[in-house]
Amino acid sequence: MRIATWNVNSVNARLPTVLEWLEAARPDVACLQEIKCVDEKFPREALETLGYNVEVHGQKTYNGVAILSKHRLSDVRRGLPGDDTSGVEAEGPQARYLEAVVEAPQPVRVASIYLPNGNPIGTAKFDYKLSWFRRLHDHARDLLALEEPLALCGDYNVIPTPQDAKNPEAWLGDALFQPESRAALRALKWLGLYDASELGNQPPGTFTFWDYQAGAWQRDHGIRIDFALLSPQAADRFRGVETHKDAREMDKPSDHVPVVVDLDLGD
DNA sequence: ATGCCTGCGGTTCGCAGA
Repeated sequence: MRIATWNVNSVNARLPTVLEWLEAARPDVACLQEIKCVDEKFPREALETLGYNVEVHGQKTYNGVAILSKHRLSDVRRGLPGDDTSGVEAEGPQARYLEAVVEAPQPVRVASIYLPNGNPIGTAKFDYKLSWFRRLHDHARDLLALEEPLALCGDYNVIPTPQDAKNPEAWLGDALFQPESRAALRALKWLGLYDASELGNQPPGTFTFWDYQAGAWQRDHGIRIDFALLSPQAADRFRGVETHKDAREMDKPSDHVPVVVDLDLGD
């Protein structure tokens, strides 16, 4: 079972790039973030042609997440508990969470997660990031109690450690590298989740994001903010992880690259 | 110090991203 997570930065602007990558990498499951469209504008047919079942939790202009799966998807959850009562967004809840069970011979529950960016610090946006993180934490605790294979995949918008940035000092004032953001990610992991990149002993400098600006890619000024966090039952079946840095060289690239996890689920 | 680049919506620019 090959599970990918990728912030595509608009699925419609990126469609040829996304299709090309999916055809080459052939993941069984792909968790997409920042699709930037409502459900009706998601390019469902093009992805179904590649053999994927499609679930979407979309939003106009911003955010939006999707799950593609070659196996049937069940038990779909759109949004986190509390999305409708957080009261921060005048235009309604932001579409940042989608969860489903992949009905493989040995099922695995997956989530596609797009955590709020939170910049600038000292504003309601940063408060929203932390409150969203608390709601994710509470929901992850409930999911872990199921004691089943689980992969919480996505763009967490947190730089976990200084080793996860080429120039950590450049991020000191940024929401992604605040002590509160890093503590929230640690607390989530301390519930009993395993970062696939750590299980695979990926070396420092295995970044997942490079800004479009200021030649960040050419100078390798990257950060690692996209993760697959595994429950013990999934970590037990961990077989490998790859960060597809080559995707940043494609035509019309996303500013993020895919992270791909292989689990031995007997398929 | 600021903007750099990209996508979106809508209109020729502002907002958001990270």
